Amino acid sequence: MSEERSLNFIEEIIEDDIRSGKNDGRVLTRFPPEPNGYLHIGHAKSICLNFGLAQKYNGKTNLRFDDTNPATEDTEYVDSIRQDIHWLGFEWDKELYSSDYFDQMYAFAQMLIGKGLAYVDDSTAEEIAAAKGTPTEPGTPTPNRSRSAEENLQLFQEMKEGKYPDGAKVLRAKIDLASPNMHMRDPLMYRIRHAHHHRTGNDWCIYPMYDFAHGQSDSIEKITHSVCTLEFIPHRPLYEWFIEQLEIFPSKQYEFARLNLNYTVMSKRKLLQLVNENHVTGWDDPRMPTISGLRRRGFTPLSIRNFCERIGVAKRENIIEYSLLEFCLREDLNKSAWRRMAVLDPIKLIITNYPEGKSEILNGENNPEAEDGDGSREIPFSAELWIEREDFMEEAPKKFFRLGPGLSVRLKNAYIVKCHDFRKDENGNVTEVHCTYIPESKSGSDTSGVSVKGTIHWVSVGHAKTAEIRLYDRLFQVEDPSSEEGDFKNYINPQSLKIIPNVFIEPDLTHAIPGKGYQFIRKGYFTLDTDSTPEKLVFNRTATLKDAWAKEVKKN
RNA sequence: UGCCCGAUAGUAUAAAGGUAGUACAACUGUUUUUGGUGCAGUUUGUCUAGGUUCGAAUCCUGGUCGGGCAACCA
Repeated sequence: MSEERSLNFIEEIIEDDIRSGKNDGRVLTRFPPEPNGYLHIGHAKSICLNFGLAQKYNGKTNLRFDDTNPATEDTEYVDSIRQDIHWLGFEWDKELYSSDYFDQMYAFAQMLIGKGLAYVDDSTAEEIAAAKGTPTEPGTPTPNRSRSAEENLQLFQEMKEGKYPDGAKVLRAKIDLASPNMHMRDPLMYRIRHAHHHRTGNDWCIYPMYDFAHGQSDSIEKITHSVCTLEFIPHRPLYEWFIEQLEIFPSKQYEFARLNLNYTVMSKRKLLQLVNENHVTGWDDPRMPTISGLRRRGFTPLSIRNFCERIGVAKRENIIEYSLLEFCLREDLNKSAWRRMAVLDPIKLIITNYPEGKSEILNGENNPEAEDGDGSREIPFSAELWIEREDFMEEAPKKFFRLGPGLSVRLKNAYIVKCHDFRKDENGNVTEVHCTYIPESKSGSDTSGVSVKGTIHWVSVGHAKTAEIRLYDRLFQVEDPSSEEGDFKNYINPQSLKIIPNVFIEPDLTHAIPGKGYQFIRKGYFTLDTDSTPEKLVFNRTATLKDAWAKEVKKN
């Protein structure tokens, strides 16, 4: 099952902790999204890490919504986050909210005020920023820094009671205005926000800041390993300071490098812009790196989990190549996707020695990679077929193993045909390819003794159904849009979506199952789009197949 | 220009002082009723300068490069 792999640095820490008996060997992690956007593939890395760690070490993982900023948060996001985690294949132990702890956090704050370790500051945001100094110069105290504990307690209570407007006062920790770590220069703990909160409604008008909410929530839940991304490294001393002063359960914070994928962006702010400015159709647009977008595109949970496993966990910045994600996708889909036939750019193939008006039902296994073929479906065959325009060449080069005058191919799951003629329209475009077939060459009972190099896909003209097909390309034209000059949106790929309105598909595809992956033979992996209806089928191309011939053509 | 984090093939990630390995990508060949898949193979790497050591990717020192930190965001 689990292949041999060396431990990542967090696993090493956990194994050390278990060996030394820390927390009685207990492992409790948490996944702490802020419900202000949809989850993306970068979150998937964190989800796989946090849930994976717990699974591996016989622990549990809480889902905790970090909802301390009512201005940006919404239940719409809560619902999508829940759905995405489940879809990825993980079960959380408890579903919790930082807002569940507002009473407790308030009491913690009072405790620090009582110890002389926090004070209410009336200064404006600008004054506080100015008084913080710079990385090279120490900060200076604001006028309120020396208020008595009693006065601070009183003022803090009045803040809570709503006596002051937004921004009038804040509560700050009293630590060290000269600290080389800017986060230790009397960081803000609470701010006033007369805003409606998605869970606590109008109960509160003061809200804790991240630094005074996250670590406290971890501690309340007795999280043993609080895993977050690199940008929180400078927050760690503060995380530890609050826990120490409060004398509460010592959760420990560990940081890893977030995932970056090339040819896309990964910040929620940027993704939100793409949605709001209609560069994509929504958070679940199949071109988006969101979990919901990847799901709609046809990615499988297993492929994403495998991807997250392969990219590893370390502390150095990284940009992963999209080709690795695609490899993991194909690896899974090759084993699970049912094979079907569809002709995207059709020309007609006429079998001149096949009885006119006759048709027969052929059999095609669902998946040759599976032991038993994973079942099979019926495919109607007749004298008139649609084939792919690119599978015929009037003057074929030597290594072109498809149709051309005098050339033979196998029709997948059917007969071997040989081309003897073709027709063109007035513009010189090929319209018909005329062939003869070998009756003894039928798939599964071939006694012809003829062997051909190429096999092509087809759909019977009289039996074909149609569907809209959406082909996707990378959303951005450059590897790292965020590091380019100017607005990242200048680098959007204008050809990221191509729609083919009427593609001929084999009849069985009218029974396509939502959420299932299909391989259109030689054309790629496809899945039903959520826009699809029984009247109008719509398929998304999840990924192309690897194409050695395209490379060959490119070389010459 | 204070503090913090990091640096191993094109991209990621291992090697805990003792043969620099794995995956993806690229390239060869082979198999194949998908120019897919599978299989076999090839190419490519320790940022730099010193030091410690029989021996350094690993330890030490200096430098270089990349990233982060001065939101009433998380």
